[in-house]
Amino acid sequence: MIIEDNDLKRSAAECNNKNSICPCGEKCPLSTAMEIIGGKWKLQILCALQIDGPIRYNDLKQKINGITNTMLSSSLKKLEADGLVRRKQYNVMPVRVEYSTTAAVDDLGPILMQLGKWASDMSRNKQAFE
Amino acid sequence: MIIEDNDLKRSAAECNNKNSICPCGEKCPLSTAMEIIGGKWKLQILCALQIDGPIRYNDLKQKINGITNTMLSSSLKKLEADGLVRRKQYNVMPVRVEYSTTAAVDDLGPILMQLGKWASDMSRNKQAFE
DNA sequence: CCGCATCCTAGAGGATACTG
DNA sequence: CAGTATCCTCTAGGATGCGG
Repeated sequence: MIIEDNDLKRSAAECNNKNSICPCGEKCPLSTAMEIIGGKWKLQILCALQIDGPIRYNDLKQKINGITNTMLSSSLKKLEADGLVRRKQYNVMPVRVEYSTTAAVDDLGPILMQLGKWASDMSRNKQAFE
Repeated sequence: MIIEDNDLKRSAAECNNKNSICPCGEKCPLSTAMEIIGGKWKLQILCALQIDGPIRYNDLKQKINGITNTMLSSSLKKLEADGLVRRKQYNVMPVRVEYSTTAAVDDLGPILMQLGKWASDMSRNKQAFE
């Protein structure tokens, strides 16, 4: 199988920084993306929010099997800081907080679908590639 | 911003397993994909192999700033087991081994490019989404 | 109800030395 | 040359309890 000059190849070739996920270096957008959606719970949280959001903190916690307060809370904070999650607080008693996704997640969805499709295609045709 | 019923939403809605990266569960292809390309060095190795492969072990190590034998060796093994990397050994003295990517990586490239573009678009328009 | 503070553990990843 | 073996560090993530 001949290696073609594809997008990944071009992208990497244009970069020359070091010490990051890809050869592009610290500011490589792919590296940034992996940091944003990486970790154990982030994608699961985003999926749940897309399906059921806007949703309250405790209801969200019920939807995500096995997550702890520590992780749900810190993950939501990071996702909010990165602009993927919106937090709305109603100052009533007791406090009511609702989480939802931003438009950025709508754009992310189709890309993740492709990534999933790639993985299932690959495991199906594994021997064909070798 | 109204949450549309997009691909991510549909995908997650069709699944109902637990204890995985996304609500789809253990066999969720997206979860599989993240395991395959996740970790500190895998994408960097794939990029380097796409650009310079087929390439010998020690030459590859030079291309990837800061990687140790332990990590390069174990990452290559996993990537090979997952069908993304091909290892060819020439039984001469001293041993010569060449690594290259498989066709699966050609398919992966454009998807990763989109992911990178998503990240850069997002950081540029962060405030517009909120 | 929402979530932070504290403490703890497992495993990802690193350093070094050594071989077929 | 192409790794493996061993030991070590560091932090992502988990458990528990408390406070606005």
